[in-house]
Amino acid sequence: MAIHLKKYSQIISYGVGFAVLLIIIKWLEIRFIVINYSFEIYASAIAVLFTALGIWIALKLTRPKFKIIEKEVLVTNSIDFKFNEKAFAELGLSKRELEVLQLMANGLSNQEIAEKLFVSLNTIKTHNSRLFEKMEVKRRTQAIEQAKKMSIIS
Amino acid sequence: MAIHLKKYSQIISYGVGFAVLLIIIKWLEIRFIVINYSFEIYASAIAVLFTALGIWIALKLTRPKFKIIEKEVLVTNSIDFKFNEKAFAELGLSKRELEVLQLMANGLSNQEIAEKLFVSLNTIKTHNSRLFEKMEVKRRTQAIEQAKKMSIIS
DNA sequence: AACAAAATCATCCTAAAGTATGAATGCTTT
DNA sequence: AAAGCATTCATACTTTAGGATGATTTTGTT
Repeated sequence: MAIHLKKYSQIISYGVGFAVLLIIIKWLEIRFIVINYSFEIYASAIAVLFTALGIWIALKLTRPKFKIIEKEVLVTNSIDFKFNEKAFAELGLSKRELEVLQLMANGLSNQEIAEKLFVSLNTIKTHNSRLFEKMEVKRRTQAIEQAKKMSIIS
Repeated sequence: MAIHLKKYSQIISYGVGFAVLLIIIKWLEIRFIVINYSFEIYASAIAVLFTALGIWIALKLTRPKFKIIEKEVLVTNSIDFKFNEKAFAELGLSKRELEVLQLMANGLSNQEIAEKLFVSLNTIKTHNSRLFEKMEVKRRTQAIEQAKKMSIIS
C-alpha cells in the first residue's frame, strides 16, 4: 500500500513540477517577447532547470534497491551426526569400550549396561576403568562430555 | 585512483554531452529561423533532452545505492546455543537447580559443584533430588541426556 | 506482616560407581 | 608356539551418588 502511494506521489510530483516549469516557460516567453532576451539565455535556463528536474526525478525514482545477503552459520546437529574417526583412533578404544561408552551416555547404569550386553557388572566396571584411563577422565559424566566434544558419540 | 578516474570521466562525459546538446540547440535555432518552428516545440525539445540528461547524470553519479539486508539463516549450533524456554518453564526448575544441572553436565562431581557454588555437599544432593524428581529421571546421566534433548542446557 | 517458594544444611542409610589386583579365555600376529 | 590384545569375570575395598526426612534461613509476593 505504502509503496503504491509513494509511486503515485512521485508521478504526481513529476506532473506538478512539469506544469510549474511549463508556466515558467510561458512566463519567460512573454518576457522574451517583451524585453527581447537573448534566445540562448532562454534555452540555457530551460536546459539548467530541466537538467535539475531530471536529476531530481532520477534520485526520487531510483530509491530502493535491495541487496539481500544471506549469512549462513554452520550446523552441528545431533541428528546428522558425524563420527570423528581420527579422534576415535587416537584414543585407541576397543569396540566393546565404545559400546559401553555409548550406553553410558544414554543414561544407563552399569548394571543396565551389563544386562544389555549379557555380561557381568564387574566386566562393565573393568571396561569403564580402561575407558576412563584412555580418555583421561575420572567419572562417567566427564567421559560423556569428552566423547561428545570429540564427536566420537552422538 | 579508480574512483578519481571515474569521477573525472563522469565530468568529462557531462561536458561532452552538454557540448553536443548546445550544438543541437544551435542547429535547432538555425532550423527554427529557416522553417519557423513553433517556439514551444523547441522549448519542449530542450526540456525533454535535458530532463533525460539530468536523469542520466543522476543515475551515473548515484551508482551504488543498495540497501544491504543481511539475512541470517537459522541453525542450532553448539556455540550459539538456543535456550528452550518453554521446556524449561514446564519443568519448573529453579535457577539454582538449573545451575547444578549445568555443572553436572560439565562432568563435575557433587563435591566439586558444592565447592564451586560455595554450599555444602548436602545442599547439592538436595538440589539433585528435586532435579531428578522434576525431570522424572533416576540418575544424573539421565538428567544430562534429557536436558540436552530438551535443549535446556548446551 | 504473613505466606509460599526457594535455598540451605544435617543425619542416616542404601545403591551405584570407581579402584586395584589377579586371572582365565579366545583371537591375532609374528 | 609365544607374545599381545580384547574380553571376560571375581573379590575386596573406597568413594560418590542418591533417597528419605526434618529443619532453618532467605527471598519474593501479596
